[in-house]
Amino acid sequence: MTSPIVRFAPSPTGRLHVGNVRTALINWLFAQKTGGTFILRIDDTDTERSTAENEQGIRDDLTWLGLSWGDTFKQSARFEKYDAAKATLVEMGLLYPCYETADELDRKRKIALSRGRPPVYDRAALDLIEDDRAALEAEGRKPHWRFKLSGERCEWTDLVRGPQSIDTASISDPILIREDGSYLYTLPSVVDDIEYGITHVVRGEDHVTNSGAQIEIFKALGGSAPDMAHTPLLVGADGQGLSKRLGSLSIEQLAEDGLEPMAIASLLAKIGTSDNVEARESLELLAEEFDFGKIGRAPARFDEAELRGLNASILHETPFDMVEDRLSALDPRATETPLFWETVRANCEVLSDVTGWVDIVYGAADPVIEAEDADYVAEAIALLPATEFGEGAWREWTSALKEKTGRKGKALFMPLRKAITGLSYGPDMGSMLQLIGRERVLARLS
RNA sequence: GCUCCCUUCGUCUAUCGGUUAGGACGCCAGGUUUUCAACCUGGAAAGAGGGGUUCGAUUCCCCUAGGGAGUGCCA
Repeated sequence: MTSPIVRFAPSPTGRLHVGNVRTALINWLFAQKTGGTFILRIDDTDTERSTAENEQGIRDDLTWLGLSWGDTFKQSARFEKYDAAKATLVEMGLLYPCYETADELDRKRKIALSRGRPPVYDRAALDLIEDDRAALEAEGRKPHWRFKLSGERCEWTDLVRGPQSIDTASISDPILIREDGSYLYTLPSVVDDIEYGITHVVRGEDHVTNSGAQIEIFKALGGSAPDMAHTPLLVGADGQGLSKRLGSLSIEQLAEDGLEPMAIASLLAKIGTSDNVEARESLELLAEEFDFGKIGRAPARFDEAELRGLNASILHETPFDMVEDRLSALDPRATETPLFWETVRANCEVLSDVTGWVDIVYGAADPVIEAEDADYVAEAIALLPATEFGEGAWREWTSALKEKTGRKGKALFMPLRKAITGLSYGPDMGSMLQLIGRERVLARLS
């Protein structure tokens, strides 16, 4: 078996969001696992809506996630290829000109619907003779072009969904070329898939019906269709479609929120599969565990709370040198000593949470001393170790306090924590004491 | 409206007719760390509803309900 070639084909009409990134990721993982090739194809035939900024943004998003591609190209540079395919299909009698306007088609659909009929194109244009077309064009009308479906059932075995059967008689002949001569995605996609030897088309299940039509185009153009895999779509934590919230779930936004690429990749690779949803430290590890057979058929829930949980568990095990640069960018004081990160990371859900701890350690914390603890805190000041704090300072100090005041447990340390950090929770006080240093501790206690 | 897909603990899922319905995350409790996190132990927690088929249904079939998708001169 030759090694698989897959492609991710986003349209540069916006940035990547969790839905299409999942498709990209699954393609990438499959290629990685099988020693195949992952191609990035920019589907920018819609020149009106496509922008160079979005194209760059998509590349940035993928790169940030660590999804590298073996080859990349834009459809807008390949129009002559599509023109050739168009000529072939016209010659075969499989591509025919239609002259209905968008409004007319809309009306036809509504009429069909109101009669309880499926809104399938009636193929009226197929009855046009040469003279009709000439007359229409004399009126100034320009044709759009439809692919003539066979009307038979199109069948394939989907790698995720199993045996599929689409009745092409029940769907409209797809428009391949617009009135202005530009291509819709359907034909260029097939042409490119053939030319680049794509072996597996892996995309969301919203494309299942498209696949029925595209498989016929593959066959018409002389290729056999690639294997198909349609993955269930993502829904939100509430079980509803994600579309409304897509803006907040862009990769760009998640990155800005400080989420780790591997938290996102781990979640997207695991939800909806029979594997446990757990963080993995690398894409390669995710790839080893990847299998189409593990993907279920029900919509997968994308829960931001779960994402943050995975993010936290990744952070809790991230060594200082892996995040030093990013910490430094957040606040240079966070990198004064590795002890800082090692102390606070267990209390961070996202990396940027360190800024709060930087404030508490190096900035002006807001000491909280309850009236009932005033005397106790005064005792604490008196017993504070005289020299700069080392590793044993906290133990030494609290032991002395315990002996002097008879306090123990929570009553012993909580007033100190609140006075020194202003919070009733936080990282290990032994380390915090060292980080904050004698001078600031004293100032806060006073 | 029509077509397709889906429905097991809160969540992701295992089970391929006979199981005390298993695991993971989360949650709760206990332990430990003189807090939190982490870690250890334990616990609560599920077959959407109704009909069939069968000696026996979570599993097979039908209906209903709910959810997702498609039905674009978007991709």
